[in-house]
Amino acid sequence: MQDNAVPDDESKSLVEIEKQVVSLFADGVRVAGLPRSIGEIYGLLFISREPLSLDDLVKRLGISKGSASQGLKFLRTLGAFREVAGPDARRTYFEADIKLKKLVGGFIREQLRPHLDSGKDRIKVLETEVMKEGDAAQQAFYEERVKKLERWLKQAKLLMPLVQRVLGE
Amino acid sequence: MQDNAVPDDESKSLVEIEKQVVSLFADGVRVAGLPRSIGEIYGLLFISREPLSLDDLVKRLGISKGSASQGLKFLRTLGAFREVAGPDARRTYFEADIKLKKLVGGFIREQLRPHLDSGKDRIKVLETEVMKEGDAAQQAFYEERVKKLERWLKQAKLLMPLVQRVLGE
DNA sequence: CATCGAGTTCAAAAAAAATTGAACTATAGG
DNA sequence: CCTATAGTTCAATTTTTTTTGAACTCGATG
Repeated sequence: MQDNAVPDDESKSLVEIEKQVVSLFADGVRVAGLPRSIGEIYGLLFISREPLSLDDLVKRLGISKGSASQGLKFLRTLGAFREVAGPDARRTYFEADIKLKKLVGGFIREQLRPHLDSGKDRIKVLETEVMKEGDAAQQAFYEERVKKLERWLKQAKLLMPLVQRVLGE
Repeated sequence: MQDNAVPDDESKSLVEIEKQVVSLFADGVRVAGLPRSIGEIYGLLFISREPLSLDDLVKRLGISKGSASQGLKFLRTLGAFREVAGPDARRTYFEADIKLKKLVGGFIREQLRPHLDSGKDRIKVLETEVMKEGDAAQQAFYEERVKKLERWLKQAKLLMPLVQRVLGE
């Protein structure tokens, strides 16, 4: 038997505060349209003093290895954690990066920008469609609306560096 | 027969530019975690010179009456359109409000604020959990993280009026 | 250089979200 | 009042998204 007075720390399930933080992040990321498991993973890293391995995440959150791996893959693109050394030299250990600016910056770069860029292209196509339908008045109306869309897009682009600046320490 | 040289305008399907705008908004709203149909409805209102009735939306977008009604219900909370008189006195006609500030303002008020408010409550609960787990060092760590969450929330709240101000005409 | 196991991938399954449509409510017109 | 129809509601269905888990890759280790 190996069950001593000191229980096996890493595999024990979440304590209350961990549960609540995990759940807070799980709900939080949904506002940004991200899956629950991604919030759970980041949440647990956020509230863990020691870095965690993929296997720790699987065991403690009760999610599959696949989910954990994919979640980390996504969080990696945001730059949401660092990879550090840990107890087991074979494993990679993850430690949350807790700079809001970095998280939001990653989200803007990886999720928002691509959408805005494709939006720009699609509005460009719209410009060529304006003149193909209706009479002059109708076309004038279409043109005005397409211009409005362009202005919206420009404002959205303007907003992003501003947001990042406000969140900067 | 009632099929004259002039086709029945209101029931005809979408012309190319309408299709593209509808699809652009359908994809666009997904970034905000909203269902496709809401983007389609707003998109069609946005690109329509004449106000449209619920029935127009159903016919021209090929969606169900239920979807159209629910979509309008949601868009109404944002203040995304006006209700105006139209050809048929029995029906309500809808006309897009195309002020970005108003749309974003509605979204912040109806979607973001409630989340932030509930987040605030949950963080308050966290504060009482901090002292219940682990040794002094662990508790100090938890406390630091909970404070970090509070700061994040404060920054998010600070950001919203700023965003609205930048989008104001 | 064969084995072990950490981590990835992706088709299938499960879960969640959106849409439908039929029953319902409300209101205007006869 | 009665009827017709615009619009709402919500349980059932469909669609989409997320999660799982087993097969796989890759690199370290004996």
